[in-house]
Amino acid sequence: MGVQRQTKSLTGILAAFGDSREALSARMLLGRLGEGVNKTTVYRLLDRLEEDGVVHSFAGEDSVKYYARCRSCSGPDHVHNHPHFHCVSCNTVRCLDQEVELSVSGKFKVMEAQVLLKGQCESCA
Amino acid sequence: MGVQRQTKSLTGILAAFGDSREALSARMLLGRLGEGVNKTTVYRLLDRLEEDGVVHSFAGEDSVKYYARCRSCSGPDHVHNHPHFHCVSCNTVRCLDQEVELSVSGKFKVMEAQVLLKGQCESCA
DNA sequence: TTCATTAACGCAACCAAGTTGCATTAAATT
DNA sequence: AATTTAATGCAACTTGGTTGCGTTAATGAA
Repeated sequence: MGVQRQTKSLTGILAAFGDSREALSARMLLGRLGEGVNKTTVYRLLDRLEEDGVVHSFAGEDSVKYYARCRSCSGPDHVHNHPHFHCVSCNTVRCLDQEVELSVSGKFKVMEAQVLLKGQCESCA
Repeated sequence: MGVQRQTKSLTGILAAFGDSREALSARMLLGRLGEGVNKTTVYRLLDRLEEDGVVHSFAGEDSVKYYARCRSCSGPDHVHNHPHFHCVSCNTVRCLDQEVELSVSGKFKVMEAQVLLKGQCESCA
């Protein structure tokens, strides 16, 4: 079981994500939350929220873990095969809506695909 | 300019990669090379080799940087848009040959795509 | 073959990301 | 209001990776 109590840190983190599709690292979250929240708490909350399927995570280009709220994906055991887009201009990372489809030689049994795109987002292009 | 001298550490690292398509982390390399090589040296050599286009790197699922020798990709300024496959059974990571093709909404200018597949490889499936 | 140049190395110390143990605090339930 | 225990904060730690600096050794010239 993941999150069980309504705490200040929890609402803070959820508020930081807001209703955007932006993906945030623990460090970014800590920056946005200010002095109010401890880093251990942030890491633990993100773990629990991921367990609950409220957020999902992936490794960014910089080998840092990014978290984003689950939107198009939902349910307790859902998969996140949508791409993530890293804009090199505004340096943000976010989820894209469309699902990715890719075929690989039949010898491999693919269970999950993680796609990280790099380029310029709509506002920066 | 990247690598300029033929040293023991350099030949050791290249030998560790061998002619396989396996991707290795710095830690894995250090393990294979034994006491002979210092970790700082490994990190620096990998940087130089990447600069030279001899190896390429990507973030693995565990948010650790993996390096693999460039095979299908070559030239001083080449792109690595082949997928990487992480086998959950034998726990190895490797490059796949086929190029990935995926289309994204025209609003985004995609410059690079990194695909990380998770599943079972040919020998484990 | 020896010598000079400087790329490459090893070490220690450091930074950043993430984790763990434990004592304390505060939601939720009675 | 009292109780239970999820959640927190702190300190200490682990792992991945980097930096500064003095030393070593690959390479090219004499």
